[in-house]
Amino acid sequence: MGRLPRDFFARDSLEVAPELLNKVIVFGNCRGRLLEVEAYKGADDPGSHGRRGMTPRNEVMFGPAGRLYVYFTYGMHWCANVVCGADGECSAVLLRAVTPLEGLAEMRTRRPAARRDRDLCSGPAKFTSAFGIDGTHNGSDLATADSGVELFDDGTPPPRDPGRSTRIGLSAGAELPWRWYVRGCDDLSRRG
DNA sequence: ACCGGGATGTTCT
DNA sequence: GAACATCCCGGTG
Repeated sequence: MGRLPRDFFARDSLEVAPELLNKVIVFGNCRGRLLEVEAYKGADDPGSHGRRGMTPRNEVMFGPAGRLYVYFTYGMHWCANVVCGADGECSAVLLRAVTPLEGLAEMRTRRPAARRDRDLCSGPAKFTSAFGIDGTHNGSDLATADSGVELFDDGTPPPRDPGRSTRIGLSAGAELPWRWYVRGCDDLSRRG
């Protein structure tokens, strides 16, 4: 129970990812439960931003665990990762979908295109947009909540038998089964 | 339901 | 200059 400590994140991203399912993310008035995640690594992961080593964009991925790596993509979208592993190692988990719990009215004003509540956070860039998370949060620390973004364990355990699949939207590294999700939810980024 | 294309601009080759 | 860890809209069946 309570805010997730740094030690929770300071492990292999393949280990952390499925345990993030059902954890609660909070920012401002918005609160939601993590439903879908993907693990990324470094040089050994052809689908990772870190595959060719450190650059100005991805340097947070190489830093201490528990920080947020937020990047801009397709000219208009932000995506958020939780940094994992040891300091100096490239490792992170992409937060791909959330079930909205609180702050839905605020989410709707930020995401007028969402027709139904389950469309508010059913994708990595939908979720950041709904919560108001963007590049100003890159590098912020979840363990101290220095930017206001926090991850909580509210006592709901991760699924005993989570759904698992290949990662979404990649050209290289698409064959690795590093995506996990809560089965049976209708607000995943895709049908589970 | 499923598919195709356009939006939009940063990052790295 | 190409690629991009995406989303939305409008077509068709």
